Amino acid sequence: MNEDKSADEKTGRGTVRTITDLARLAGVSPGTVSRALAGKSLVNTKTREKIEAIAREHGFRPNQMASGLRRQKTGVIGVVIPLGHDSRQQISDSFFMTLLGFLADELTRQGYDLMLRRVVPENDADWLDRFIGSGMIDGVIVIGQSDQFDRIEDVADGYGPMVVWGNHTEGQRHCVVGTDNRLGGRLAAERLIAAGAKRLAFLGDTTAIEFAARFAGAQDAARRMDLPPVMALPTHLSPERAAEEIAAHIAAHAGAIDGIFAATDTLAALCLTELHARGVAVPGDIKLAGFDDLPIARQTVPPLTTVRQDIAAGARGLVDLLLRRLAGEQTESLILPAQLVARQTA
Amino acid sequence: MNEDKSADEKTGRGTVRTITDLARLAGVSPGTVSRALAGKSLVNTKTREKIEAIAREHGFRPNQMASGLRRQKTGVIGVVIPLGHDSRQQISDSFFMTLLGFLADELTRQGYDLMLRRVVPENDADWLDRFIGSGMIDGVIVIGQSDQFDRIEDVADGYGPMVVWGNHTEGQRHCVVGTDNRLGGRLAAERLIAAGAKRLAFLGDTTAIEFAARFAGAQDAARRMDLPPVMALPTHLSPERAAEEIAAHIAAHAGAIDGIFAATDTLAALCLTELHARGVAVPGDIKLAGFDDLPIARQTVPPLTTVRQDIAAGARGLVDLLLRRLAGEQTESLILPAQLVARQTA
DNA sequence: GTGAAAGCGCTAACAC
DNA sequence: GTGTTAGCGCTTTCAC
Repeated sequence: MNEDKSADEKTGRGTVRTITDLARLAGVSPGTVSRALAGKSLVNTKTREKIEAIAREHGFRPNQMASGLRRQKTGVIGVVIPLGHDSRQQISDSFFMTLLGFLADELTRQGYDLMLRRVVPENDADWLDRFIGSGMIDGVIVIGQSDQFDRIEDVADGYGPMVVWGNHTEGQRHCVVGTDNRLGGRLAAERLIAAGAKRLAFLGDTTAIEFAARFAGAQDAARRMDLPPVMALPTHLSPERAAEEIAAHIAAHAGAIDGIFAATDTLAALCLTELHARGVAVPGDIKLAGFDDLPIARQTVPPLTTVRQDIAAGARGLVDLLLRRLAGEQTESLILPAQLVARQTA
Repeated sequence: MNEDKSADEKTGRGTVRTITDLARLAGVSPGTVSRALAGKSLVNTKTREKIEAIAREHGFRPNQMASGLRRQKTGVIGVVIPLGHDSRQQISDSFFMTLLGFLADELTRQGYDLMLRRVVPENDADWLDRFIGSGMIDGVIVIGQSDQFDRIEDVADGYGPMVVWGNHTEGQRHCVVGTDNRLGGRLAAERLIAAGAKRLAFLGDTTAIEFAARFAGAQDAARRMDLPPVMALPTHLSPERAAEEIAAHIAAHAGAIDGIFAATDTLAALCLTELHARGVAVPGDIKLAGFDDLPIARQTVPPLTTVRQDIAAGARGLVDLLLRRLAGEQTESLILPAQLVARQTA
């Protein structure tokens, strides 16, 4: 056993690979080992200690696949990021990535593992059912509705443990956590207007539902102030394409607008760079506001006025609601307030 | 069956949950269904088509836990991010997050799922063995060596399918993919020197092994040019703490240095903001270079001179090497070249 | 408090 | 080509 031991201690994976091996060494039955290690149900204290000692000594780790199969639960939560028409969109979208980081921490804290999947729904209509049906996950968190709102609604009817990050729409059936985008849009536009802007534009892809809500909020503000409608300047999210598109928009409309509300801070930063390059003063000639309050918002010159989403709170909300749904509860959606962060671009 | 069907088609999870259910409906044995769905070994074409039709109709998905348990492989690759003493470091480290995004895409392309874990080694000395021994993953990719170099070396001796993103050290035993940090550091310093800097400083935590190599590269350059040694200005990675620390460093040393090489673009951007706030001209008074070439490097004012890491190539390399190791091959480490991207801060 | 036995859903020999 | 059988490693009745 001593030779074994040295190997075991180094690698943590030795001759004691199964609960049965361990049972043999401890001179008990596999069932008892299972009970001892699970910590519940009554096991003689001495027996338990002996088993635990041997387990530790040999670096024994129970096989989670087997346990999962038997108990019909895996201890794994699926996190899926659907990539919409603009397939590469999220790859550099630090917002989603930051959310993912917080989610990982929060799930870990709750004792769950995280299985990550990025899917392109247009290549794979079955993306959500496939993930759910894989048997690998106890529940699923969808990051972003992309253009898959209806698909998600369908699934929500028959599958409980799912929570979605995204936009809330009156009467929807899936449980969502997200910022009040319409409110956020309104706050941004109001700030631009208060800073003196009268002809507003919205920079971003308004076919994305969250962005559409931000746009709508901005329209609300403009309407209320009797200003002309906000002009939509569509862009993709990937920095390379967006940079070009922004340049074109500015070239075409720079004279006609004096306030830009960008759908994300990333777009706002690109826009700022482009305006700077063309000698347009910000906030002198054009006021600018972003959305998200990512770290970059503090680092632009001048620093960016934006609308803050509380990403950590979002992650906590997603996990909390999911765990409650896993426990059988029905849960309402959670709408987080949007908060204006006034810096120097508006 | 029609009632079933409508329910099934909506949710994709109906009465046909197991291969045995499906076998009963198709009038064959479970074994045949397994073979038909696996696509290999000979199955009568008509039988196969029938089985496939029923499977599709009922939205059947094989249970991957069961399959994994039986085949002793899961189709899942573990990705683990060890968080060193500076626990929160990576949470906002867009470099690791970007790498993760590319990894997810690359693993998906290869038909693998990704299980993500962030661990705090100081709370959990057993982090790597536990993950490997869980039975949930076929192989593991470690993102960043943090302060766990020795732990990783130990594991590498007894466990094949592991590849690490990080720094390469002469004679190490674990397979690593990473940028040539020392070369990168040298390139950055040479650029600062060519731009006229003579008294260099390195901004970042030199106890992190990758950063230490960048620092060493900078020292090489300074020594070769007969300049005084590069001054180390330690910082944490989290933006909040780093911002303060940078401010303090600049207050203390602004007059004594004329070139700063920051360990990452994030730090460089913070540094630029701070220099700007204090009225120090860049590159006039102080030359500045970063590392990574993240999107933010193009967006600072003025845009940042930096050293590019090819993140996409890194992700491809990690996955490629891992799959080869999974196939039993021995593999060498992969060192990617560093490339200077000259912009306007040096 | 512990052992024996059945079985989670799937795959892979081995028969035929 | 297909059915039968024996597990993968674990948990959980059910006895005792």
